[in-house]
Amino acid sequence: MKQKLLLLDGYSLIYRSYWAFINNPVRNSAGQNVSAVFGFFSTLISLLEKHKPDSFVVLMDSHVPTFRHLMYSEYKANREKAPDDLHEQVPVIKDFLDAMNLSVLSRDGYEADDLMACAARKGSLEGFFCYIISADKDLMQTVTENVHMLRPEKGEYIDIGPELVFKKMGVRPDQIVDYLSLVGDSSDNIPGVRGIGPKTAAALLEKYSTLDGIYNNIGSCTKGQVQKLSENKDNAYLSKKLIVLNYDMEKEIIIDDYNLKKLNLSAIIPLLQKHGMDRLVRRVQKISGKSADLEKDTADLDSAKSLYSTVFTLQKLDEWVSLVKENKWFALDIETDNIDSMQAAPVGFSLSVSSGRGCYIPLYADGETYLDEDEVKTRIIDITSDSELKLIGHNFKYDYKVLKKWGVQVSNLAFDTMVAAWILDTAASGYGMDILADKLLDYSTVKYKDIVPKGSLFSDISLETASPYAAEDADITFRLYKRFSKELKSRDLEKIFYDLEMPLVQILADIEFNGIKLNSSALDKFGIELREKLARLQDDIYIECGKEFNINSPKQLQVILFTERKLQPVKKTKTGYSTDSSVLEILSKEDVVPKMILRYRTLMKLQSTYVDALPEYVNSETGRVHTNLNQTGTATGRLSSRDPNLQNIPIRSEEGRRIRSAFIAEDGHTLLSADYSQIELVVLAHLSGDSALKKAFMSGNDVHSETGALIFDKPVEEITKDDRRIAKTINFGIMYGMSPFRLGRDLGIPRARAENFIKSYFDKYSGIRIFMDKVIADAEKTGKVSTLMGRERFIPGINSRNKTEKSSARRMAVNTPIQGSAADIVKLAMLKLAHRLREEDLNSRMILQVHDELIFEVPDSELTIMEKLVKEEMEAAVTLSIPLRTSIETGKRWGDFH
DNA sequence: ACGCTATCGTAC
DNA sequence: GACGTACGATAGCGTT
Repeated sequence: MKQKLLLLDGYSLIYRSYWAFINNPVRNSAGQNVSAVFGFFSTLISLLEKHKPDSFVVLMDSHVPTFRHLMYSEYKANREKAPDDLHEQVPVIKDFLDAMNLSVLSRDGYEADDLMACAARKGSLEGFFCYIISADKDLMQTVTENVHMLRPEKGEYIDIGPELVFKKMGVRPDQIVDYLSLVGDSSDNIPGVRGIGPKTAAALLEKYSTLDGIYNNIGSCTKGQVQKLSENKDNAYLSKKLIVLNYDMEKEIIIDDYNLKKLNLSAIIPLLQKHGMDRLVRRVQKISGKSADLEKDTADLDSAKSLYSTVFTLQKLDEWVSLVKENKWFALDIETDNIDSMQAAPVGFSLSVSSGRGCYIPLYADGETYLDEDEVKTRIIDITSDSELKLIGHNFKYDYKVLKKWGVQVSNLAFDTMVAAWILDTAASGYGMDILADKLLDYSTVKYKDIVPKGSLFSDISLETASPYAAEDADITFRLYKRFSKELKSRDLEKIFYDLEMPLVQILADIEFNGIKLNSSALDKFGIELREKLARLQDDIYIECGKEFNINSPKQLQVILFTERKLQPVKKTKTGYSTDSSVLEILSKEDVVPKMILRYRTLMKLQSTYVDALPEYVNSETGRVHTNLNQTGTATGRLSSRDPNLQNIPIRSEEGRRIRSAFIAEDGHTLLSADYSQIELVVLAHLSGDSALKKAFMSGNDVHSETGALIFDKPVEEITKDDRRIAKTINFGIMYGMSPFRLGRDLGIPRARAENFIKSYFDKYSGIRIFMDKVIADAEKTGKVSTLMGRERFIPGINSRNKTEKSSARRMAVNTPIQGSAADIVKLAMLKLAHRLREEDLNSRMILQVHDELIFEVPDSELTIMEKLVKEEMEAAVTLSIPLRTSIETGKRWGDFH
């Protein structure tokens, strides 16, 4: 094992630390900003802890100009002067480093980068493994097998070796100088070749290997490149001189000086205390104590808390299987090699049958094979298909799909701790195991990203690391189950959980697994049309406006519309004047540009959100799109759909519908769509018991027309299209708690008139007002609202003194029972239908749910029976005080419906 | 370069 | 301030 040498770019870390806390600076008791001090030593301590280096040195830039400044007066001329309160912290940091006896090196006329390059080269020659800790990508030129960079990227340090340099930059470390000579470096004000970006530079260097190589073969470059390269040849070679690091100091550096044996870390404790950094004091105390004692302590602590083991033999595995069978209830978790369950394969399993205990059963780790896949599979089948046993999982829908793909059909899922956490608080901010363990068990878990480096697989990491992590997951799952099962019982949420949501997990997993066939070529064709139309439209807009700008930028559009074209703003957003479609509609009366923008936005939306994105989701094995139906994604009980979202595929416009038409049935199959008619209004009628609304439904006429007849006080036969449109808007608006202001604006009528409509509505449907008042009163008393099947949602702001917050809470309170009960009903229907399909041994598959619509892929031979069966089950899912109607449609393409 | 927020637009 | 529930694209800014 090589000795480790860490080389830290001092100012780089000081600057980063200072700016990291700029909005909320760390201050000492005297009120001085000490962010840089805090950040610097916090990072330093982490580096010592994590990497346990043998040697360490901090390199600092000198204050006198370097040869680079002499060569090029503009060098770093773009840098702003550091603020005073940053400057003042530098001597403090130097004092600290001095006190702890950590080496600091700087040399007049050289930058820290040069010194690090020297020390790294010398260190590696002397047999050290070196880490250069800096954010500066110039330093990638120093990377070799034995010299890596540790570079801060999004809050963590990434270990950059030669392979990662190539992955990130597209060139080898020895080509970095030439690469940056072409691309330039804005942070150092290095010009490069204007017009040559990262892609071109990497491509050219791939072809010609060096900068000289490129200029020697300039004849084979494209015309544009030749021009850019020849015009900027001087700049390129000047850049090269500036970027290449200087090794003059190499012989003066003595690596022995940086040995950490002399380190006296605890010497900074009084200094940290002086600045009130108690957290750092504790961390220093922890690691500067005798390290042997420390290891023993943590080992004791771990074993007191939990007992985790690794299963290396089939005999041990069978012992665990027996334990599972004795206990009945067991937690199972799978580690895989991919975050996408439709592309993942298991690399190991973890089990727990009691709090604080767990095991990890590795198939693959350290890049090696442990237990035999098929032997393990037999045991996994054994415990996941035995209905006597009760499987507990966390987000098990994922594991279920992985297992199904692997050839294991799970049939005894009994408890999902993620779903339970959601049922207990549908409005919480997250249901990940880490968050739950921290919040409810006061336990800090090992984090995946801390043990699996970016770009690696779980099967790559060592078993010593993998095993405790994985076993912990099963353990925590089991502990959460213990806690949640009690709470579900005491809160009377068992029915909705065990009878509705838990059986649904498997159904959703199957829907996702089934996927939908996508006609990608139809989308591609549409994409070409869109691209052409957009290009023409863009040109027209530029001509009309007399200049080019980014049409996609609301900020730039505001300038065009309200400053240059002097149009009257309609409404404000937090940051300026709104340009949303309702505004553009109004402005269209005055000017042609808003109209063009509206059209542009429509086409752009179709292109970017759907046409371009959807084909990327086609699974290469199945050739179908497999969405994720998130069971814990809404506060009301609805599902949500992600990656891709198939619940917002366009339908309202003819062009949009072409997207929907790209979703098609497999050969020999037909799509069947079943849609609850007006389910939310039906639910409202049922929950409120309002006799007029019930009557409107019973009449057999369209419910919006009936509503129109009531509020406009005329026979339903005389209701015009416009009357119906208004009534429909009010019907929906009421359910969402719409204000007269908004209703008036949407309908294009005065606010007072809109207010009259609403008043008239509540006069005629008085039961609805009573119902809503009761829901709000209930919410104020209990802090929550509930649905038909007893699902609950907390409404935090309902007793707020803040008027806006309270109004918003009231709208949620009123809407949730309506939206949530509808969700309950659809979910129940899904359960019944899945059951029927299995029972009747049909080959029709449920492939999507869109809130009030279920979509099936039906073998043509089953079409007739399915039309009848689906309608029957859906309409009979619940019995309400008014009948639930369903409309069924069939076709080869999803876009053919409605 | 990445992540967060704001704005906008699609669905029910 | 002013319509509930979602997801996602793009821009722009702040942080690393």
